[in-house]
Amino acid sequence: MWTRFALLHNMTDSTKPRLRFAPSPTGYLHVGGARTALFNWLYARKFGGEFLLRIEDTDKARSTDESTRAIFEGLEWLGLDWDDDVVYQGANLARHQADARRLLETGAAYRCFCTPAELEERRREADARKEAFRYDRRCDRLTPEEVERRVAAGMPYVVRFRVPEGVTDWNDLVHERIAFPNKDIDDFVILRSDGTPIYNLAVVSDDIAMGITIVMRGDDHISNTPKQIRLYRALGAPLPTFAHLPMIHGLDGKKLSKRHGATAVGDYQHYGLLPGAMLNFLALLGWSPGGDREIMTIPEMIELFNVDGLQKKAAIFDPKKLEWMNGQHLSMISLEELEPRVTPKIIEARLATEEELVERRDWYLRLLDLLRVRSRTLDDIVNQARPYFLDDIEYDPLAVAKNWKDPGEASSLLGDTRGALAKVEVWDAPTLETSLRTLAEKRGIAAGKIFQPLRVALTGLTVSPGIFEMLVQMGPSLSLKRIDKALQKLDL
RNA sequence: GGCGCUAUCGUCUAGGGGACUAGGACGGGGCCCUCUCAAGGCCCAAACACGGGUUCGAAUCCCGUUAGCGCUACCA
Repeated sequence: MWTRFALLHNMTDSTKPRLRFAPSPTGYLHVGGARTALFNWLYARKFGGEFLLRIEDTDKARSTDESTRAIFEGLEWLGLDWDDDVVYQGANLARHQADARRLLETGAAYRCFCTPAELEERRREADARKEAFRYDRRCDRLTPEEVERRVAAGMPYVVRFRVPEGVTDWNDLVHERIAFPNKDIDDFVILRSDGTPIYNLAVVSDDIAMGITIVMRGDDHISNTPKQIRLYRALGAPLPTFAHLPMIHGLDGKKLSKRHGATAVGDYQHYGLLPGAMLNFLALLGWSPGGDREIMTIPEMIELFNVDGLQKKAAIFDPKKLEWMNGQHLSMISLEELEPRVTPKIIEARLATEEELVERRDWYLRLLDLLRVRSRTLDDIVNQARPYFLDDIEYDPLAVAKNWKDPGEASSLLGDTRGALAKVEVWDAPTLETSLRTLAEKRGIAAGKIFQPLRVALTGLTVSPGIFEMLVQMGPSLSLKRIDKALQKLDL
């Protein structure tokens, strides 16, 4: 693994930015992670860099294959493609240990024999005195002989990093200078007593090995950064540029979690969102292209992306705006793009088979075009599509109560409507409109008094596309059949 | 508690010392269009957290306060 990365790094143009998304596979891919991945990806695509994916599976107890799959699927659905093979952190154990050993040998780290119980006890005491707990470095004061004796005796130990005096600071891409006095950084553990690495060591070791030049991640990692910088220094590696992105919160201002509803990217996929809309929305959470620009395609986002537009403040995830944005994208993309997104859902809902849709492709695309204007999700389209495919429709009681209030009158009206429609020679919107408006005039009623009962007959609903375009879409045969059915129901 | 980060309409944001009567968008309200619903168009309500500086002038720069958030593990 090490040689592979070394090789890769040597072959890579050193001016080429290398970024990575490094989720731990302990759940699903959530929107915060997706947003982090997106910004890393945008940066790489904008500036001709590489976007790598690393699965941080060192916590064997919590990591699952299922979760790893969910991350892949989420990124794939969003179209966030990564370069090179996926790196599994767990596969790099030997290098992590070697790095820890190096740190021990160069004196940057030391063995600590304090047990978790002892540490816990001292932590409690510090707490009782209302003091901040700091490891007191007692094991760092052990003589080499004593350390050797304990190791020989088989006493378990962790490896701690000795944080030097001074200040650790860096120039963050979004926050500019951030500084931590080293006295506030605890001598942190880098290797557990079982010899496995702690997060900060594993991350730095891997980022060095992968040649990462820009570390862009959530700002919950700000306080890890000084520790990681110390590690880079002690390991003699060049520092990457750090960029800490603001968090995403729920509507109540608290960290986004399951009780805020859907937080998994997969949820939105199943709700019938367009990945382009999801990305567009996520991009605007913590970044702005400047000015009033909001709706963007993916190529436009790449074009417009820059570090200056990065926001420092946490953003609140507003599902309403996401829905609106999806509606915008639904109407914006071409029918050819839209069709493959809807079709699986149409088939899944058993409205039609794939063959039927292929056979009537032109008709089908026209239908999608008719329905998408009043849809915010793909599921909206599917739901509205029912009356155009299914033989039987359900009559919404509210629609019946409102528009077929007097069954006798409704029946007479629909009968006349049927008669007028049956006589129409050219089944197109203008002809149909003339016909029905003439009928309304003859009966001395407002045209709407005909349209609404007819709408219920055709769809069972109060809501639909315009009555003429709908008649055209359904065609004469299905339209008349629907009216006959309605007549039967009314005459009962 | 300690350390760190942040602070413009309810929400996402524009804003880089005078162009600010603080702009856009979502959401809310109203009107128009209209066969219903959307879409679209027009209009309205709605914010610079607070207090000090710096400056002729501050949403913008500095300091403090407050609030929110994050971290403070042999988790990641």
